[in-house]
Amino acid sequence: MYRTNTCGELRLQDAGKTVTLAGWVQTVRKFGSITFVDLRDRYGITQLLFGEDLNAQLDKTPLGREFVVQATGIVSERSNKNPTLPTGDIEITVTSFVILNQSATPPFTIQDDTDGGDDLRMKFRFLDLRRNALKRNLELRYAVNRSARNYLHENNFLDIETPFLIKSTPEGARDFVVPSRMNPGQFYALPQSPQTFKQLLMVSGYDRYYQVVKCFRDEDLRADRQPEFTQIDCEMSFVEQEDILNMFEGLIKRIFKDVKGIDITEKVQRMSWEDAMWLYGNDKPDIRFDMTLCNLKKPASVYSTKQDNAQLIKDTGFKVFDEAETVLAIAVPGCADYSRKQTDELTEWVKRPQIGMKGLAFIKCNSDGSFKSSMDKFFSEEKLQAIAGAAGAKAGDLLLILAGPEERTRKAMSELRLEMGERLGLRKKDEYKLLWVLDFPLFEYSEEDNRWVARHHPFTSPKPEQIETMIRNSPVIEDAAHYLDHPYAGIKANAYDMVLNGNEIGGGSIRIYQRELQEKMFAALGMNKEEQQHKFGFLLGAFEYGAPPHGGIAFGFDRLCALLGGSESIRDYIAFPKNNSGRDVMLDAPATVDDKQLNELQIKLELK
RNA sequence: GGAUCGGUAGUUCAGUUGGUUAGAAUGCUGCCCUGUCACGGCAGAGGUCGCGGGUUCGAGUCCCGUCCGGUCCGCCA
Repeated sequence: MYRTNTCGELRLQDAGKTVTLAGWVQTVRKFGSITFVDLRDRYGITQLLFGEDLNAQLDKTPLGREFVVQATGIVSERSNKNPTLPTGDIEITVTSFVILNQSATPPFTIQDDTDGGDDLRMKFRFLDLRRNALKRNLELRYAVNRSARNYLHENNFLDIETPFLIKSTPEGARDFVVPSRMNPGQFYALPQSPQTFKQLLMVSGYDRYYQVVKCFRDEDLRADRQPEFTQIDCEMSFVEQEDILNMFEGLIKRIFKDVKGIDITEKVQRMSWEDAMWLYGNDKPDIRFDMTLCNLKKPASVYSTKQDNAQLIKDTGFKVFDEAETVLAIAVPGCADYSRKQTDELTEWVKRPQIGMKGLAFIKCNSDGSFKSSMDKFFSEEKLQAIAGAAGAKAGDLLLILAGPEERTRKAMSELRLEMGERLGLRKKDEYKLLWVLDFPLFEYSEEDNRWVARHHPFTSPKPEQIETMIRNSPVIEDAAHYLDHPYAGIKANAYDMVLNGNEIGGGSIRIYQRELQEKMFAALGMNKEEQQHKFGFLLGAFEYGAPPHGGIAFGFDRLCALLGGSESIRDYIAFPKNNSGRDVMLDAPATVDDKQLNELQIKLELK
């Protein structure tokens, strides 16, 4: 037996017991004839005391950091207790010990605040994982996993595995491909999601399916994006959108309760995609704070329910506003006293290439009721007041205004809003605001490919009342510059995203389940009959044999864990992640393969 | 595909206008120390300044290229 106890469990009431512990040497503190050793395992740290007799042995075979040691001794009350350690009241008076394995000096310290840089820790990930921070992250990940499985199990969902070696369907993200030795010249693709399989399972009658499953996308990475990542993938039959929303806000609430101890009793707020874009400039708004956008240019007729501000900045002679496609404003609370230096700094911030604006206009709504702006030459105080009023600014607020091309300005304002929220401390770390975003557009026009593409994926059902519009109209646009005028631009999808504090944590849709509609959908995306048959014949065929109405959702498991753990980077929640070039720096993968392997695959490399 | 920041001791970093022998902290090694827990004290070892080229009397420092890493844009149905 290697050990009788772990390094985290012994307490004062265990005093007098003879125990054997095994673990890693955290630190050695030598005092002439006695030595203290902190022994660490997954469960904690226990201090070992080596007395005079054993010290001689230690002189012959010194202990280094990260040596693996087995020590037997008596649990004793410490004369100097350490209140910062759960085991700090006791120590083990060692009577015998064995060095089970030696360790080279680790390249960085295995401590909570390590001295190692990111790259080095990635190379020695197995050492980094010994640290508390990462251990806690992996424990949290498991807790989320367990909570989700329990909830889904209790709701009659079946966990069914789907294959990883499947067929490439170049719609959406780029596929990872795998050559087939037995079928020379042919390739499998790794799934971007088990989408079609879970739909086939619905056809098969498994009306509640889930899987905590790896998905693969060969796209460029970010701090919150990995080439292989995990989804909680779910699908249900005989459901409408409302059923899905209820079932899966239940799932998220359960996870919050189990993992964070947070009881979310109120219903998750809902918002249409149009509202999200109009009010926040973003389809995944952070609703922990308001500071909503005010459109000073676009006539409200485009978004019929919204306030019409189109007259506010008309004919002032201020070219920047007159010539801009869009002018957006936000009222930043309590910042009217910003100095020239501070407004200049904000201007520089929006001019950064990532934001890409030409400048920033502002109106200070002074607490004495006066107004001061960066374009006083063109705007009377009454005009400024009217604009401030429209944007909901109160005395003491700073109104920030961006003008420029529609999409860029909207994105920039959305970023600026988040930045100001961050600076004002409105994005509180311990506050969690969930949101359903509904009624996404079904299509998006790809100017690059010169055709309509599915915004969510090609299996998403249109809103029932708009199916006719889709079928009646041709996807062809004579003049691509006016694609927004095409009827397709207005078709809404039966799709929904769940948003947590400004992050998309899940998304799904009610699916198409009739062959005819699915064919129309593929046709709308520019696929002819042959292509449809070649790429998705199996699905179209299945729809002929009694496909039930169905829909589902998938949650980004890694991102959800990171958010619950309070981190920006999902890498901290994945045991062995890739870096932002898609490399595993520990394995040094990807790598070349032997000629023998290439020969078996009948592949000859000819790099461009 | 693009932008941007970084690469100097095992590690984290500093290094002035281009100027003598490139520093600090920590880690490591040795010696001393019976109550430490970031132990302490003394001594010591440790450097191809990512790589290649250029400018210069002289390059860690300036220029060009390249490799590696971070962040972001594009991309991610």
